[in-house]
Amino acid sequence: MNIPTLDELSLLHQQICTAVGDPKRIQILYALHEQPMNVSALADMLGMPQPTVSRHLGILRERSLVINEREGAAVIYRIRDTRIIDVLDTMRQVLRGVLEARASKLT
Amino acid sequence: MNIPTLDELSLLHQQICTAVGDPKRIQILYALHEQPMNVSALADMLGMPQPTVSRHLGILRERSLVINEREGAAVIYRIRDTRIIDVLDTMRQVLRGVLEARASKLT
DNA sequence: TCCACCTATTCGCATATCCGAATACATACC
DNA sequence: GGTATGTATTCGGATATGCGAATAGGTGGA
Repeated sequence: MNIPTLDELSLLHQQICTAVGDPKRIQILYALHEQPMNVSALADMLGMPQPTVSRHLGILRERSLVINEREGAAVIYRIRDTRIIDVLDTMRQVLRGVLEARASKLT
Repeated sequence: MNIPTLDELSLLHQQICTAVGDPKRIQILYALHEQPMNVSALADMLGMPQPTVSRHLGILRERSLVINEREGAAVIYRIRDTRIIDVLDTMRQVLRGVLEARASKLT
């Protein structure tokens, strides 16, 4: 048997899951994967208010999904482990399958 | 640029993400991956109340992550697309990296 | 039909999350 | 120091989610 216990999964695993469960954070992760950048650049690019981006980055940083380094007055954020992008991509493949399954169910 | 818009990600993508963002649902998915089974078997195996398992299965079914078929009085559930297990596994690898990153940060 | 078993739903409550707006904090340059 | 730019935090309210307990619905066999 290889079913993880709630202990193993633990709070942190859940936190990572829920971190990537927010649409805006997904957008942020994809954007940072394209190119590391600072908060207001992200806010401009994605059309979100700066405090919103900052809050979401705080959550992603808390969960160690992104890292940041100061560069003058700006703070550059980047993905820490690009496998999280693999996770998102695979999730999108599953999503595509879901849509197909629903389409054929309508037949 | 390859950053998905909120439109593409859409409600459904978010729903899939949040579906795998709950610890009990993760346990359920791993258990069903080992072996398709019915609701009360799951409830016994994972030590959860039957209504709880049923509710979570309902959510996973809604999102098309599991499928079910009636077999007499019982309803057998199984994973629809095992790539969702790949997602969970990769997420666990990322998690391991997070823990390492934190350990070295304490040095 | 009645009963036993399996499954799904509802209700009320507690908790968590998200957001916009305002504001506080930090850094660089003059 | 003062100002401009960039970043983080706080507050209040709306929304969503999870759970236990109780209950309703479905199925098959005596």
